[in-house]
Amino acid sequence: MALFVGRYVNKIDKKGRVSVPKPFRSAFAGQSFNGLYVYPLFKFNAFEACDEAFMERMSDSLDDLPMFSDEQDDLSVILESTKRLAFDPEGRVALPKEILKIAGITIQTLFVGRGRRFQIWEPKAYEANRGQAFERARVRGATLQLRQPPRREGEES
Amino acid sequence: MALFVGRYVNKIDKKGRVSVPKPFRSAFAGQSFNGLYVYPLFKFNAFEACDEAFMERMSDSLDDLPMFSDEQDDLSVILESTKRLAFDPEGRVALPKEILKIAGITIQTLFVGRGRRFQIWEPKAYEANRGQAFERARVRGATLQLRQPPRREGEES
DNA sequence: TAATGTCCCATTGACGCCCATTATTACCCA
DNA sequence: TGGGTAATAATGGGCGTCAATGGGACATTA
Repeated sequence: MALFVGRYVNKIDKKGRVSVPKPFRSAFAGQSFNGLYVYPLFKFNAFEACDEAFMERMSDSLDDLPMFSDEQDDLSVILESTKRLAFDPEGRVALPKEILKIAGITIQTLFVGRGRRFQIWEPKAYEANRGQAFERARVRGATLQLRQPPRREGEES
Repeated sequence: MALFVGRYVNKIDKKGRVSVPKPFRSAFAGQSFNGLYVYPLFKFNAFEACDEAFMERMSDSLDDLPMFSDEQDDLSVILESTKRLAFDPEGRVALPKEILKIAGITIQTLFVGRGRRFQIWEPKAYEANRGQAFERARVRGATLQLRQPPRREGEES
């Protein structure tokens, strides 16, 4: 599976279309639906996009919670707010007006790789937030526990 | 398997018919019965719809409860209340008067994607009951524990 | 015969498809 | 190593198609 890394800025045209960066696009090949899934972020006026497999994983995780429970109902708002954006033959998607408005996107869109997902920002809004995150991580002395690497064939256990 | 995501508003015509959003409809292809299953929700004056596979899963889950128990009896009311709505050639369904009345639906119907199933609301009723779900989740800092990703063949990481 | 429910056809408006053009990057060769 | 050229990606806009909608024709049943 492809990883989303790096940042790309592309233009929005009058129809609200924007090219998804080529390196990101290839990760969506072979889906039953030729496009991406976009949902709002709780913490920022920005959006996150993922592929079908990830969205199904989120849906199944929600179904692990008891049906009809308040917890499931509240978290389901992500699915309710998710939009499916289809690629056109050139690899563009049309960002709905609602998304443009909430994110404050007018002429440019910033794509930010996040591994299995990527985010969609208005460039300046991202700049303002990125500095803060970096500073928080520095001050806190943030660390990350890595998973065990997967065992490969022919390798000693 | 198809996922139901996003919200769609469609009109009800004089005959009580409403178009099921195209992205939702396609999930019902290949069923033995060309239509959807609708059942009432306990907590809201709204309805939930699903496909045949999910209905079978619910039925099986009910059978996991102790036979003859009050719990099973109570929840089985869902199956008793479930209605099958057939698609017409244009992909519309006729919502029974009872459903229109309970949900308060008159001129518009809101379809709300929930992953493996979707809900049917009167738009304003949804706003009143669920509109603040996102804000609640944001304030609470809601998090979701994801399932372990499925291992795919030939995948390195 | 009225009431109900399918099916069929017409309309319209949004959006997906196609083609043209520009911009970027990659590649080649002097 | 620089410039030129070809390939790829991004952008812009016209137009046809399809989803949503409305209403009539016909069958079915009470």
